[in-house]
Amino acid sequence: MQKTAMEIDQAAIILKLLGDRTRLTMLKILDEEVCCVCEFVDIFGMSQPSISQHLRKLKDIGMVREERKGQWIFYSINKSHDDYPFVRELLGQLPSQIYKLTELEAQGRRISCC
Amino acid sequence: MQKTAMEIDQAAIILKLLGDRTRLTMLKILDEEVCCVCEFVDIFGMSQPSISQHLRKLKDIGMVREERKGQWIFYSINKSHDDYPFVRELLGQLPSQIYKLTELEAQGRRISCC
DNA sequence: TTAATATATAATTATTTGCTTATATAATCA
DNA sequence: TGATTATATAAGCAAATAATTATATATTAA
Repeated sequence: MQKTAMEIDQAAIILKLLGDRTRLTMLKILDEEVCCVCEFVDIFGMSQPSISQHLRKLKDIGMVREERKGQWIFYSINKSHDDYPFVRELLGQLPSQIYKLTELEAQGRRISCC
Repeated sequence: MQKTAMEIDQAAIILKLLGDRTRLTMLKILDEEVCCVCEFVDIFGMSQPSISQHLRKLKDIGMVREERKGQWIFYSINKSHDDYPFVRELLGQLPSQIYKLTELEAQGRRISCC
């Protein structure tokens, strides 16, 4: 049986969210690793509220989930989302961004929180 | 040899453009058929300048091309664009929108211009 | 040539977006 | 307990967006 094709309006909503370099990179990273807010702040060199707001948008459509672990809140991609296959296909065509985490780690800034 | 992965910033630019229901539907249609401006005006029930402006954005990144035929200007998708494979993969996951053209035709409004 | 048709561009406007700063909440640590 | 750290939310603002109306340009038809 074939997968139901995605509705075009729903696709437009998702693409609009992914059409931002910060969120697109976030999702690409989250497709490979779980990550906490402070890491994203570090990676993107943006203010913490700005990062929180981007994550909020991804959470609002259910594409990411959060899980508190003590002081930190970890975000992960929601692979059970109806539209995850669509997103995954798309992310699959982009180069891995894991090197950004590797860089953090090299500077000892990843361990500090995660 | 493997295809070079798309740059993430370039992907974000394209996704932002596709993150609009009008442009996304346009591109989906153009991936299957050549179309002229007046047909889009009819299909979307939007003003002609609005349609022209959406087409302009798609043209600005080189994803569509225009070709004048007399009075009319026909738009087609640019399959030679470096990022066309990315776009195609994405569009391939969406349901065909050709029925919108079929509807026009049924009302005798397609023949009128094309 | 004049009128009609198809399209593009310019100007305007309301809405949305993405950032900032300020503040609130929650958990940990001394 | 009080201080620190991590995060979220609220408010404000400048820039971008997507629509509209008005106008310009190009082609065809009378």
